[in-house]
Amino acid sequence: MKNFHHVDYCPVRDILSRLSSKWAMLILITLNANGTMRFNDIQKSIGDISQRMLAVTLRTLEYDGLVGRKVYPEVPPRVEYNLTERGQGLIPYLEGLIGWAITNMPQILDERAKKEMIV
Amino acid sequence: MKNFHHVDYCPVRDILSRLSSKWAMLILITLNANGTMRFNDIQKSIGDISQRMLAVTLRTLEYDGLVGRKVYPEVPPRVEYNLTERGQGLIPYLEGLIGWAITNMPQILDERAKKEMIV
DNA sequence: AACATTAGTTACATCAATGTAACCTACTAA
DNA sequence: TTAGTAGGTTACATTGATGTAACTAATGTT
Repeated sequence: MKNFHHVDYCPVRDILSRLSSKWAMLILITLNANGTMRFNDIQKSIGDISQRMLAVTLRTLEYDGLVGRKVYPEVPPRVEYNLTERGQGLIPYLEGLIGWAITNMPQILDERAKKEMIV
Repeated sequence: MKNFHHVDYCPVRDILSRLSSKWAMLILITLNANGTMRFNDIQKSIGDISQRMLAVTLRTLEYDGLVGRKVYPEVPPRVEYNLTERGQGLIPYLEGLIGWAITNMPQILDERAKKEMIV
């Protein structure tokens, strides 16, 4: 029986735990779609993310080098975010997942609805 | 500014919220690697998943038609799990993500380590 | 002097996900 | 009759993720 992980440390689990936060993928996709964006732009684009969670999530993405952050020393402050090369490299795989979701969700929802009726 | 989601309902968020549980992708990958497996096989293969979380996660995967469940009316019970066609369709995209993780994690870890030193 | 601006931070509350341990069934073997 | 088996479930505790609201800095505008 093949076993695809070390219980100790697994890079896949590691990266998935980052991406699987509620907002991470959404932010990456948004930045990819729009290019460079300011903090408030991202927040408006996503619509229902709190200031706090946007800040928190951007920090972890920046920490892992997926997102770049550029501060302009102005008042009021201006901060621009963009995908790094590494972040861009991740996009095709996220889009693969998204494409699959869009293709398959209608039927999944359909089936879910039928199951709810029984319950 | 492009906006890729409805705040109300978004199939991508929906499916991601399922996949981004701690164990879901791992179970899918494990089933893909091994074919049909029994409950205890999956648990042993993953190694550190609790009985409860394996049961819970398998239920949601089954609910969305990604995993099939076949019960043999024997004692002690025998239950076999396998990927459905839909589940198999998801695998290439998961593997894309995994491949990216394996490729990129070494450098990410390297950078993290350097940042820790400063903190 | 008071107000608006942008990009946050902080303390705190709450909700969701996960973990632990005990229990269950129905049958077989010792 | 007691123990073992496979595949769970249940109640409960704990951890982790997310949300809310108030606050901040430094400057320009009214």
